[in-house]
Amino acid sequence: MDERVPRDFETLRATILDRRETLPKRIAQIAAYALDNPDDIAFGTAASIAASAGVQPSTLIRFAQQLGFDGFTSLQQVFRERLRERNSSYDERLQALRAKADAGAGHRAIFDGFVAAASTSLNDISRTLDEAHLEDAISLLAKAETIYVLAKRRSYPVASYIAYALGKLKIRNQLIESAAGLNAEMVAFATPADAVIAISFSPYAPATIEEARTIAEQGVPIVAITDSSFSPLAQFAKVWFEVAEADFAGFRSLSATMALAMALTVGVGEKRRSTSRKRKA
Amino acid sequence: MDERVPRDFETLRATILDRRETLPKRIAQIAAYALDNPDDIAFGTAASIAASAGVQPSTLIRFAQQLGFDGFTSLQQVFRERLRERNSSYDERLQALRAKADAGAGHRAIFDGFVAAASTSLNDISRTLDEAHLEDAISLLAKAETIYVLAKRRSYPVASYIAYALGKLKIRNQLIESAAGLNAEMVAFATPADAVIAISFSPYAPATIEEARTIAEQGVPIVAITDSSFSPLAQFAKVWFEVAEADFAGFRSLSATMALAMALTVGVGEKRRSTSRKRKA
DNA sequence: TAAAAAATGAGACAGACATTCCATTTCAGA
DNA sequence: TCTGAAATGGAATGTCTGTCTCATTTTTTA
Repeated sequence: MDERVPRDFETLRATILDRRETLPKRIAQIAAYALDNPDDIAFGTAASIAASAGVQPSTLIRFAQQLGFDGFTSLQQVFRERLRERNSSYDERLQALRAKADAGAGHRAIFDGFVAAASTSLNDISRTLDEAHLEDAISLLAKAETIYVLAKRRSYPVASYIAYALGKLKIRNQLIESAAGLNAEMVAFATPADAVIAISFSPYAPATIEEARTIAEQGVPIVAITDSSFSPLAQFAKVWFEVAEADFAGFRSLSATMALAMALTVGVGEKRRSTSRKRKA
Repeated sequence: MDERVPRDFETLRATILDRRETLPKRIAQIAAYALDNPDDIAFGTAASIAASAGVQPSTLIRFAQQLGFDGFTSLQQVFRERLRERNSSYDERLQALRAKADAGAGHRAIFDGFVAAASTSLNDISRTLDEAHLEDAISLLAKAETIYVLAKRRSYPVASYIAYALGKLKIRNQLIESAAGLNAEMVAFATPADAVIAISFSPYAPATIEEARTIAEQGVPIVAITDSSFSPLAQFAKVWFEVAEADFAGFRSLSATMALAMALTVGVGEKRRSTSRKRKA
């Protein structure tokens, strides 16, 4: 029996793959089943798992013992821990990583922190997204002649991705950048037949707010992505989304905003296609 | 007893929060514990959970029954399902969502798809990231006088975020954009004392490759983020990262790339700070 | 091919499990 | 303060659990 008992799932997985060749037939059968259906191992009983895998419960225990565990139960712990860790309230993980990074725990910790922040944000938004708002926003944008995309500073990467994606979908759009210093003129072109996607988070870039105000006063409908109902953008917008991004090391994630932005973009593309099909029919 | 038994965790959670006020003391105690420690409910036994929550096992069962379940076991199923779903090989989930979206399942499905794609990518990268490469890349970039950031098209949003973050950290950087049409000149300024972060995924934007080649020939070290060892960027780079982003509806996620980019950026910031502290000492 | 060793199947068994039941306590309303 | 109902604690119960043992089969070795 091995002295080194695999404590975490990845090690266990590696060990199993390593020994795959040398394992007895029935044991190998369970090994394959375990790697294919780790969730079943985590939640099932020895009897139910054995039945699913087509072996006797005793074989399951022999499998566990062969790997160095003292029984099925301790093997199962590893599979359960895996689910716990992967899931484990990303918030907690994030906090732990923040503390770790503050203590100067190296660059891997920083990386893990950004991954955790992104995951937290994604979890959050998929829980809180208002489906009706999504529908409204997409309808509104799908009717627009030109979609203006408005965002600066931290939100600018999202805007540029939206513009890229709209372009690829052949949807007319205009990114309002500051480079040329012609924003006021560009904004003036927008009419109520157009629409705007505006993105801004606290501290709201003054230029974004100003341009959003102007454009709203021209009667152009705005879809806003922002971070709270107190956001100035929320006031100007026909539809607005609240997106709470987790931050790490002073930088907020963009993952949730990106996901929402892409859903809007592709949603508009779909809607236009189905509408034009109807018109032809 | 209620006819409408909450089948999924979110509904259950909402139901509990809704009734919180009207629940008897001990039952409320479990309710609070259940929402705070959902993992314990998923994995524990009625006895162990009851002990942790400071109540009798029988109370736990009454809690379950009050919610419309016929016993603790069926309540537990919901908590287990939650872990299963959240984790469940995001790949599978993604595939299911892709099929669903293809069948025209509405805009929520599209959104879920982008969230799943982002989560998959994040899971992937945190499993496969090479720590040594991360260290190498950060050392290399921390020594640079100016960090040039090079990316077009789909990767451009990442580049613009890197530029934003470097700016906030007061690290000299230059984003190589195409707007002004002066890329060749900008690239020519780079010297071996500088460094480049280049990002490109298949199909590689020809301009990125060309500029990367030129700049590499000038002896400027390149850190590349790309998608395979066959990438032309990998050849020019001193250090390169392989990032596999999942795609949805024809658009690849950027989450993993973003996380890596932020880790590089903040890592460089940290490294510089600790180095300058050493110099002073 | 024969003998030894390893692997397997199937049932037995003790312990832990969720659940139920009932006595006791707490609470609400008059 | 009294009374009935609701809530609670704690032990009893029957089922199901993981593990063990041992007879049988398969594989390996000489």
